[in-house]
Amino acid sequence: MTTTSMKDVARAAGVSVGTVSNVLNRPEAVAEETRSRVLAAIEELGYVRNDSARQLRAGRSRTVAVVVLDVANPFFTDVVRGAEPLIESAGGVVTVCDSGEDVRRERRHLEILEEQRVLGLLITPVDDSSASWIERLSGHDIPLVLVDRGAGRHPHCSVAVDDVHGGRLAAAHLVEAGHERIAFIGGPSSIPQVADRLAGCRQVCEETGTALEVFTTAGLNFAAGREAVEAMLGREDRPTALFCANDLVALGALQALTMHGVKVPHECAIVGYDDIDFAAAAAVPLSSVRQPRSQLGRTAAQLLFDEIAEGEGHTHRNVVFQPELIARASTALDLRALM
Amino acid sequence: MTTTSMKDVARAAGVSVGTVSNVLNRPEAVAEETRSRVLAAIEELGYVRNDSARQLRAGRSRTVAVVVLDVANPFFTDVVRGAEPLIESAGGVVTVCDSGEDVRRERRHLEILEEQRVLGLLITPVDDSSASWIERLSGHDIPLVLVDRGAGRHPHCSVAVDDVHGGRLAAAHLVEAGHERIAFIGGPSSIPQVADRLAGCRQVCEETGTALEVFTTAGLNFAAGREAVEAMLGREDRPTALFCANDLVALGALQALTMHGVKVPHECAIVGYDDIDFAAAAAVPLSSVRQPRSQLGRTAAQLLFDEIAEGEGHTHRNVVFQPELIARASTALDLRALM
DNA sequence: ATCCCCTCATGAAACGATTCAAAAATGTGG
DNA sequence: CCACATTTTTGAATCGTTTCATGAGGGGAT
Repeated sequence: MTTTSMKDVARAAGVSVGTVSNVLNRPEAVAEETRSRVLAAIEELGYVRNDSARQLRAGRSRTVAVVVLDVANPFFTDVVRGAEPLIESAGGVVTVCDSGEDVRRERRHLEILEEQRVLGLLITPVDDSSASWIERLSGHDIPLVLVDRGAGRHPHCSVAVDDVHGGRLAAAHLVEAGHERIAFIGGPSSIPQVADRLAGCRQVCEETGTALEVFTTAGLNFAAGREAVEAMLGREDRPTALFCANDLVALGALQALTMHGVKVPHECAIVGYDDIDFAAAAAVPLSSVRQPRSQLGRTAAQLLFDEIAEGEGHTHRNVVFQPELIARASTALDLRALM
Repeated sequence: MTTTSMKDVARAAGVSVGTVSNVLNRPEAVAEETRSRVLAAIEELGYVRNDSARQLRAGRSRTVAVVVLDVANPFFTDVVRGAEPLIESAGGVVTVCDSGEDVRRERRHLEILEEQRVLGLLITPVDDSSASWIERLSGHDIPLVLVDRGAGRHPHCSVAVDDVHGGRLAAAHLVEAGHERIAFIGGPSSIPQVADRLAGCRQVCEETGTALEVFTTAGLNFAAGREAVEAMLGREDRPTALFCANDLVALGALQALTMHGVKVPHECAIVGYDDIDFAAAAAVPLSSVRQPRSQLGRTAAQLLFDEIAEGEGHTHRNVVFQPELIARASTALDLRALM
């Protein structure tokens, strides 16, 4: 019941192992008659190539790892989906590693990936403390592309989205609809994305003389949105529109507003960020800023293969994409029409 | 710039490769002084073990693969999260493969996993046509556990949830609240889970003399819920409660009801299935049937390791879990209180 | 001094594929 | 039938570990 190897196939087909290898890797170099005899033996014995041996000889695996902060986050699943086709059509194998925003988990994954001699990796580092490990991999000749984080801070290829512009889009959309008091909900501000989105929002508010109130939250989840809304509910000068740092926060806010009988968008408009599937499916479909997620993944994969192909003479590229605003029911009302 | 191997470390430390290997694998068998010299050399040279070579020698990799129908589905991410701790604490490495409900993708993954000589796998097969491949792996001595599908149809260990009971729970909850006309929304009925949930629901309706209307949909997504609701809206004898085959369908239904001004739960109650995070976060928090997802994963991993440990003399076990109903606002109203 | 036991270190033999120089088989033209 | 070109096949070396029988060195007991 031991696994069958090329040697067994060779014996069964009455040829040498070299020939069996050729049948598998360069069939055109083997005579028709021999080839079919070998293939028959493979079929007969149920032979399956041993990838470890292949890799050992090749010195590299054909795996491209994608290290994400949270596999359950639709943003990352879309990035992965965007990267897959290119990688697979190049004969690669994709493996997804979830760091769960935990540096230790991330490190464990990187250790293993290095031992596996992966072909390359696409990574969204947990934080700056990941830098030394990233440099280590890079120093061991493992090419990598940074996804949506750390661009500029490290000498690597990267893909990212212009979050300042995204913040501007959201704010401009609300100002356009006639809102004069806007609240920004999100945090912690140590996350670059959050800071950038707020920065863009602030720019527009200052340019247009719109009042901006900032609710800094501990995380980007439902509870954050709920709590922020509850904190502002009873007030006289309540903002008439919310810009939430991501869709989860926005959905939490929507829930709190709904449960307190505040009508969206009539009494309070909401704009989210990320445009996850649940945004369009919310009770009141959410307006949201959409990032070109799968394009992000596709481009990251492309950069990786470019780097692999170009080898030493490679110069790093940093690609920045522009997000787009998707307007839906949660901002459908034009306040100026009421005046 | 070539990678450094044990040979290099051995030379640098002035010992044989066998000793280096011992330092890494059985440090207690190496003299203190030698060990620290070797470790210093490893550090100095930045040596990283080559996993391919290790695996080749060992004959097996330490990877456990989890093959799921959809990585973006919270059900599966929780199953994976449940399985991980056990696998990792046993020194294993988890890799997640997404079949995307596509038999061809599933097959490609299985081929690769077999070439990689994985330690074992947890799999939710796409459909019955996967059976022959599963048998093939199994025949090649790769132990596997079926997750939430195919139990009984194949001679393997499995974990599953009692969906008939889940259907009963949902229906009983609605009947209990006084509803006399219930609609089931979900499909296609070829999916065993859908059929079972409906069966349980039907049982209760028949036992209690409750009217049941079935809307069979093409898939389990937002659109299915929306369309089903729109199809029943204008009618006189509209059902007063909906049991949706999963939460996505339920959220779609909630959206359609909200947009047509039908109040939930006052004019129409909803029960979903799966209790994904978004259920609790919906504008009207959704009642839902919760499956013990991470326990499912944990148990699956446990069964796998049992099978590996027991070897030949192993007898397969099929574990079935009971779901539980989580009552929230979407069914908060007791109709009998109004009479 | 001899013998035995113990602790450590060694080096060669796997593991299974790929590669490549060289040998063998085949075909072609004279 | 031979010399030569071309197509196929061969077999050994190699990748980096782990394993294990063997040996070297050091005490302690006799």
